[in-house]
Amino acid sequence: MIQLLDLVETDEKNIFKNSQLNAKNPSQFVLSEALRKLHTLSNRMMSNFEALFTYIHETAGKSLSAQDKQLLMVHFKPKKLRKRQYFLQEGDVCRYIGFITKGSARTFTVDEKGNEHILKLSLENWWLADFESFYKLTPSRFNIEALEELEVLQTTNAEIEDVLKQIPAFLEMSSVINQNYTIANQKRIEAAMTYTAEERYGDLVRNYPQFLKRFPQNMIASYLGLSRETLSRLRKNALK
Amino acid sequence: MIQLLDLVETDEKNIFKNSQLNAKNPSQFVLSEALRKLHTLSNRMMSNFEALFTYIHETAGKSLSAQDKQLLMVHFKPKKLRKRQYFLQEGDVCRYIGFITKGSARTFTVDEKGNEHILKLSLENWWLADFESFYKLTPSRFNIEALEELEVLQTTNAEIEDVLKQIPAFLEMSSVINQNYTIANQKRIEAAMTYTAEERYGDLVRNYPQFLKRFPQNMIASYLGLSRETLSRLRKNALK
DNA sequence: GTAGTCAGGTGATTTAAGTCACGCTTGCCT
DNA sequence: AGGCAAGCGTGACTTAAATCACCTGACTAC
Repeated sequence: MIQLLDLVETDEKNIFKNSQLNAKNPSQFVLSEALRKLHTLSNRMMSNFEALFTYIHETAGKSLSAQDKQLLMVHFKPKKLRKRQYFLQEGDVCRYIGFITKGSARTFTVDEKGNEHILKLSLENWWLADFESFYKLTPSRFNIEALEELEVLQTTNAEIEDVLKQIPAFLEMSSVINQNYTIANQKRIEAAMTYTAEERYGDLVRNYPQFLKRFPQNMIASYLGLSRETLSRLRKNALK
Repeated sequence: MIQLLDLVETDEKNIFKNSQLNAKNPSQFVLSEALRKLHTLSNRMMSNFEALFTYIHETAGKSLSAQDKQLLMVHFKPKKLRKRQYFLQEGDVCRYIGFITKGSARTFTVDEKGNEHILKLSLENWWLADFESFYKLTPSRFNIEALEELEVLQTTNAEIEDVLKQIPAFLEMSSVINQNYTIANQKRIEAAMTYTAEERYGDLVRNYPQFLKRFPQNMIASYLGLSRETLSRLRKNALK
C-alpha cells in the first residue's frame, strides 16, 4: 500500500489508473484517504472522459463497452496547460497525442525571417499532435501552443497501438478521422492555390464561424496565410 | 459454359475472375479456347498485379499469402484509358479507386472563369481517386484525366471493404498511406501559404524530380498554383 | 506541302497583397 | 493613476505574380 500512497502523493494524475490496478488489497486507513481523493479525481476526470466517449461513439458510429471505457481511462491521462504553454516545441519528437476537452491551441512554424505561420487552429473535440512526428518519431518542425487555458486527454505513441487494437470503435474512429482530415486538407490546398484572400476568408466564415469568436484576428490572418492588415481591410469591404 | 464464353466475348477483362469461379465444371472444347485466352490475359495481368503486390508488401511491411494475392486479383480489375480519357468527371460519384501500373493522370477543378487548377499529379504506384467522393459517395468536384496512356487496377467502394477486412497487409498499407497523405498534405498547405513561387518550385525539383520529366510545364505551373509565364520566368532565373 | 494547334518564352502593364509607419483603444500590472 | 503591451484600423508605398500581347519552334492533320 505504500506504493498506492506514493502514487497519490507524487503523481496525482495517475491515481485513477493505479488505484484500479491495486484496489484489491487495501489497508483500511489508506483506502479511505485514497478513496476520498479518488472520488474527487474521478468526478473531474469522468466529465472530461465523457466528452471523449461521446466523440468516439459519434465519430465511429459504434458504442463503447464498459471495458472499452475503462481501457481508455487507463491509457489516456488528463493534462492541463496554461495559456501560452507549449504542448510541443519545434525540434522535439511529438510523443503525445491529445484530445482537447477545453480550450484552444495553434500549430505554427517560424520561418528564417522570424515570421510565424499558423497551420492549424484547434478547439474542443479536436485531436492535437504533429502527426508526422507522432507517427514517425522524427523531430517536429512545428510548435503547438495553448491559446487559452487548455485541457487535454493525452496518450503516447506506444500506448495508442494497444488502444487501436483493443477497441474496435477507436480504430473505426481513427479511420473516419483520417478520411476527414484528408478531405479537409485537400480542400485547404485547393483554397490556398486557387482562391483569393477574400474568398478564403468567406469560406472560413461559412465553415468555421466559431473560429471568429475564439481567435484574435492576427491568428485568423496567419491561418489564412494573410497579413493582419490585409485581413483587416477585406473585413471592412465585406461589411458593405 | 455458355456463361463463360459469353464473358470471354463480351467482357474480356472479367475472364480471369470468372474463369476462377467457373472452372470446376468445364466442357472440353470451350475450356481449351478459354484457357488460351486466359493464359494470354493472366500473363498480361500478372505483370500488372506484381506491381501492386510489391507495393503493398513494401508499404505495409507485411508479405501477402497466395490467398491474399488471389483475392486481390478477384477484386481488382485492370482498366486502360487512352490519353485525355477521363477516369472521373466532375459531378459523378467516384465509384472506383485505381492503382496506377502505367501512365500518368491529373486531378483538377475548373473555376467560374473557366480556368483549370491541377490539385494532384499522379504517376505509377500511386492511387487514383477523389477520396472525398469515394468515401462519402457524394458527387465529385474534381476531374481526373489520363495525361498519357494509363493502366490501372481498379476496384469499387463496395469491394474495398472486403479487401480491407480480409487482407491484413492491405489494411496496414491503407493506414500507412493515410498517414503519408496527411503528412504530404500538411507540407503542401504549409508551402502554399508561406513560401514564394520560387521556393515552391525548388521544393518540387528536390522532392519530385520525376515530375519535371513526365509533365509539361503548364501542368507543373498549374500544380504549383502559378501561371505558366511565372514558372517560365523563374526557371530562367534558377538557371543562373 | 501548308494550315493549325500546342508548348513554351518574353516584354509591357496591372493588380492583389505585403510591408512600413503611425494612431487609437482596451485591458492589465504594480 | 500611470505605463505598457496587445489587438485592431488605416494611409502610403513596394513588390510578387497575374494578365495581356505577341513571338517562336515542333508536331500533326489533311
